[in-house]
Amino acid sequence: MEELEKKYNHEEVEKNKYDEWLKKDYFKCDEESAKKPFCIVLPPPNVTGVLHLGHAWDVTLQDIIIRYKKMEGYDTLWLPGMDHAAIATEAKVVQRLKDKGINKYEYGREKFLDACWNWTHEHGDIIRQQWAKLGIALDYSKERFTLDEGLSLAVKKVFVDYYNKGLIYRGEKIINWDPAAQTALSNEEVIYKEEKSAFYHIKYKLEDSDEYLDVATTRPETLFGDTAVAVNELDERYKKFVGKNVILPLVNKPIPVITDEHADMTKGTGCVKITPAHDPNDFEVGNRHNLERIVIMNDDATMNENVPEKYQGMTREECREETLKDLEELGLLLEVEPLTHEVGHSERTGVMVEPMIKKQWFVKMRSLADRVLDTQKKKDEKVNFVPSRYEKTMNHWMEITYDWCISRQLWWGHRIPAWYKGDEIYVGMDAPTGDGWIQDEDVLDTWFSSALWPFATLGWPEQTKLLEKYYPNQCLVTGYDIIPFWVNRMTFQGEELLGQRPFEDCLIHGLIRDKQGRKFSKSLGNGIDPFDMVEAYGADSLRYYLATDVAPGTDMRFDEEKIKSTWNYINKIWNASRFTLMNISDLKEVKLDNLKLEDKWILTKLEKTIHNVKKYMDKYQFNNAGAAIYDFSWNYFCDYYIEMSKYSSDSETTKSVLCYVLTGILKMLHPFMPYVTEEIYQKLPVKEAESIMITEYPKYSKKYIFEKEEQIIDDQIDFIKNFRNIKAENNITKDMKVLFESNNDNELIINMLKIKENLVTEPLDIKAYKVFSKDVKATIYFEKQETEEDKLARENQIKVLTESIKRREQLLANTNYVNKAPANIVEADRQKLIEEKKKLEELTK
RNA sequence: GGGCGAUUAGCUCAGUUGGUUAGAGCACCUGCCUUACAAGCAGGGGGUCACAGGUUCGAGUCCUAUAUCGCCCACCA
Repeated sequence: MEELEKKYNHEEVEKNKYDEWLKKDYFKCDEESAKKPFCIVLPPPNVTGVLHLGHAWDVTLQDIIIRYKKMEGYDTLWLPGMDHAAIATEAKVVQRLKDKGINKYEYGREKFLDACWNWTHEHGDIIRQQWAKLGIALDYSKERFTLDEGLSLAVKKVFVDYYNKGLIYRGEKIINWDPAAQTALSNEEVIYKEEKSAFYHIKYKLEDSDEYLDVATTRPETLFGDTAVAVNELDERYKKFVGKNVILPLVNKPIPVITDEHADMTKGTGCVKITPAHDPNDFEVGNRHNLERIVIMNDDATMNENVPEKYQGMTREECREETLKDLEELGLLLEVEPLTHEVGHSERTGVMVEPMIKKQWFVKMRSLADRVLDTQKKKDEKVNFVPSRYEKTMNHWMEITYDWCISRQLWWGHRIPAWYKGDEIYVGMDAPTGDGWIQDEDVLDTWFSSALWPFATLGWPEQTKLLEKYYPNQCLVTGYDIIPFWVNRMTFQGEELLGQRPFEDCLIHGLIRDKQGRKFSKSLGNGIDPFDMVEAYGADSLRYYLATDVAPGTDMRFDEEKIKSTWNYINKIWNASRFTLMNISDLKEVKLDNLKLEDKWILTKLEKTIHNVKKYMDKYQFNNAGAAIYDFSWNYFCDYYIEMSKYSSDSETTKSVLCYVLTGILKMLHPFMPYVTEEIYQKLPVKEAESIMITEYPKYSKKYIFEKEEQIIDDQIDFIKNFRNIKAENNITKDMKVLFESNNDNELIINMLKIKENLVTEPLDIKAYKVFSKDVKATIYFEKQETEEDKLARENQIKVLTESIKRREQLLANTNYVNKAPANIVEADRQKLIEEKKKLEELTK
């Protein structure tokens, strides 16, 4: 029998195991099997970079679920893949080319896409290696990419079908324009940041008059695009100006004063400049009043030919400064009111988003969103969020959602399947026949394809066996920050296209922050590479830490010390296993008969642990599950059962129990720490399968619940603790004498306390302390005078006890309490009272 | 402006449907090289559960209000 090394060596343990598992096909699903399916699709990481701590957390949770469900008898499928991440990857590749002195446009679309594919393959390989290091049970035979052939087909089909149903349309609207990436963005890709700015009051003079309107704006540079000034119909202040013209400053052109509901009398001065081409509200106003739309910026947010020559070519910031200076000089700047307000920035490039009118493709959201809201009302059809509060995040989004701008002025992505010839549009799976058709240059928002992930990866739109078996998926795991981008969209797409929720459960986790609670960021330089942690402490330590540190749905503050202490725990398990293996090497069969008291006790504790752990696992409460296993394995198995077993180590029963309990611990720990549990499992003399991965998860069985024996040993442990306490507190030395006053079998206690040599059978006439638990009672005799300190401690103890007894007596005298509280609670109080009185009696003797 | 979360030991966090003496890890103090483990063992100290009310026999837990921090959402020109 091979012995374990004295110390746990994570590097040695984790070597080669992943390849072995892969070779044995343990990660593969079996769509032919009659087992119930349990499918999770991996949130595809972007191929832009490598995996960070957040990914490690995300995949660890999923791996725990998958391994647990597999052991529970499900046919599991964990489908991996990656996301082409249109704008993010394109930005990286553009930068890479730029570093080589190559311009994207000069390079050309085809060669650029080749460069993107190269990037994808490079990073894809790195990511796969990282998955392997974490030990996650992905079914690589089902791996997909959001830009592979199948996904491309699915994307096109959705686009074409939606277009034909009127759910996708092309239109001119105000969109969020990213001047750095030079593409349209969706609302979700705009991050609002508070900025110090000002409210500029500008004088708009009335035509042929000395009177003027005070128009306040935060964006003076857009005045060149103004085509009206609006006031409220009910606003008495401006009634006389309505229908007249004001002179647009700097441009010196008349524009009309109109009335519109958008002008709010209570805000600002009540006059609002209308710039239909650069503001969503103004755009609507423009539509209502048929106003001209003047685009005043180029795609890079410099001023274009529609502004006075002087300002042409300036950036918007330069133009603002110049405009204000000129207004000031002309005496047209009335007031500068300081103001902080939220300004939209591009999620990807960080630059200020420019609202601009552009012709783009949109998904019509209302009916799609309503369908989700409807489904969420049905208990058996809804997506169950864990924790449930995150359902609100989705529902709220569904309530307020806008039409989704899906076209992106990029090259890397799904090219829009629309062709134009003059005013004609053709939308179809393939190019139209005939000459002169030109395909739309744009691609789709990357989230358009990932929204199809739960079913397109399973073969949809084909009605495949895979799709039939694994859709809806049983679970999805992701961070709360991804709900608007992804969870919401998968949900409405799944329900619209397949008529069912994409997944039954949606487990949401938080964000990882640094120890001070700050977000990890490049600029702070506080990033942690999870693979440094793997190297230092092993994947098992990192995984257990990530899975058990916080309750579901909450943020985590990264703490390396905790990974270290997990390593210590694994080392503890390692050594407990080492001890066990040393003692059971000749075990041929696990036979749980002729059980002694302590055997029954540990088996009972094990069963109760199994019961709790499964309850927590089923609720995705891995923090609680982990704590329950930890507590059992360390505080019961290691601290007591192993110690007790040393006094009957040649018994077949003891060996069997040791093996049985250790096996149970390993199995429960396996989803959390797959490597070390496999390593130890392989060395067990009796095992049910060639790998722990394919064993059956422990089942709770009443057969091994022995309440009476459990209580007896619990009480003996209670006695042992009291004894040790009194011994330590009073500095009692080894030459003490001990007299047991109860007639129970005290052998276990005597062994555990190592006091065989100290026993006496008659009382002695020297200093003594009483030690007792509920059923055990003994006296310790020792040569020592009670010091003043000891006396004070004893008096204090008496005081505390007396107070406690008094409180409890009052409580039990309260008929309200006795009548209303559950009987077992009241009974427990009565018992405690009896014990306390007994204790007090001993102390005061 | 709405919504959500957090506030528990020095630090990081647990705390099931309310149950009476609130837990863990790390840190701290005391004593141990007891042959599975000193990265360990045994013992110990440390919390008026942010604050103020309320419901209840009983509140860290439920309700109301307040404070501080954080997040999400929202077209305040």
